[in-house]
Amino acid sequence: MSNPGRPQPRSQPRGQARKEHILAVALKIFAENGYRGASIAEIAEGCGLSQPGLLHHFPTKADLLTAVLEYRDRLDAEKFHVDDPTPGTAALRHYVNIVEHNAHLPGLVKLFAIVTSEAAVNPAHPARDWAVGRYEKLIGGLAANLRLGVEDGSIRADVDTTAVARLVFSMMDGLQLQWLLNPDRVDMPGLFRTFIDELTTEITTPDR
Amino acid sequence: MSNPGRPQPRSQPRGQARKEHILAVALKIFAENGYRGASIAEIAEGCGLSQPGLLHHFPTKADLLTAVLEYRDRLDAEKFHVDDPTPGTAALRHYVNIVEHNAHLPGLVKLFAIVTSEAAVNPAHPARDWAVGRYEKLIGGLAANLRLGVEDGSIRADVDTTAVARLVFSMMDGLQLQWLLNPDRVDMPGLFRTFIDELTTEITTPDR
DNA sequence: CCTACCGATCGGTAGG
DNA sequence: CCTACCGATCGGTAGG
Repeated sequence: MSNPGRPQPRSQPRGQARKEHILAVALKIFAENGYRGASIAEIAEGCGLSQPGLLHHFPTKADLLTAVLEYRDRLDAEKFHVDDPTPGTAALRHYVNIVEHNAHLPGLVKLFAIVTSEAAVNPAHPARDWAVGRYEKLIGGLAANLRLGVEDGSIRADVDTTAVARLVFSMMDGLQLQWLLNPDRVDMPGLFRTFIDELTTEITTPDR
Repeated sequence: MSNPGRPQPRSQPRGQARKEHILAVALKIFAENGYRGASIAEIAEGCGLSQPGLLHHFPTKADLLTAVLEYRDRLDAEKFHVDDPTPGTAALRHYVNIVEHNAHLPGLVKLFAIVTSEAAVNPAHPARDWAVGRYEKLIGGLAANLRLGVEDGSIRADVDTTAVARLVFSMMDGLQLQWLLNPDRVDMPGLFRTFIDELTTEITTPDR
């Protein structure tokens, strides 16, 4: 972004690319095994590194998981502009697009599913704060967009925007589990779209 | 039930009570740590047994998890009569009651949440078949009850009963995660009831 | 002094 | 149901 022509070709290039490779490998192994089930030895092997070589970049296993989650959150925020205001029911349609996109990324869906569940059942989980904060951001952001719709009159004034936002992300998370267990028979994006369409009808101000 | 006065006071009493105690202790530890994160040594200690003593009753860790899940399924089936036909939208209200009941049993909610997620992300998980079969039974059962409602005219004929059933259990599972992460601020039964009420209105045959 | 690692091993615990 | 163990593997760190 703020990088002109081709200046310092090695400010952080080597180490940064190596770190991103580690994060990609770690994502996959954490995604299929969870935090405790994943071993840093297996992640290191997948990177062509020794275990201490891996721990040079991320001092502990918990640090590595946290880095993977923050990295993915940052990529998604850039890709989906989640912080941009999207007033009214357009915000709901935005999440239909995200679910359709996720249907091509089972690894990412698995990571968020397993880590969220682990954090939910274990208060001492290293990603507990991440999981709690993620729902706060997602729900707060969608609720704020829905409130913009209430203010411009497109959404009924009696709608509990936080409750609606909670239902939206509950449906998203629940459908992911059924889809991961049975990808051939569960049309995750189609079911989510059906839900969002009905929800949109329900909360939209009647035309007369 | 079929036991008169006080006959055979030791047909299965000692071993059965011991086994049920083990299952209760194992449920709690599997629920908070998942399958791999739970250790049979910790479960044995919680039972006042040695590790080999525990393995006398359940030969492997996978056998113990399976026994816990089957035990809970059996108790719930007896309590909630899940196999009884409940035509139409009464079947939906039935699940509102179950969610209200579950709100007092966080340990049970945790067990199902973590095991389902683990099975969803890992095809080799010992509870994979349990998780797939559980959704098949839940969705098949609810869809069958909704079809009875279509047949008696109380539910609109164009409703995709399997899709509706999938949405219901997705919402149930997703709300559980948010509730476990934030029990004070997430009114799981209230949000689920809201969803079911709107869904009921949506699929019910119009009065005219 | 920095980075990016290595081979070997630490104390404990896994399922059986 | 016990004590006594096994092959292997866990996350993390030593010196170089």
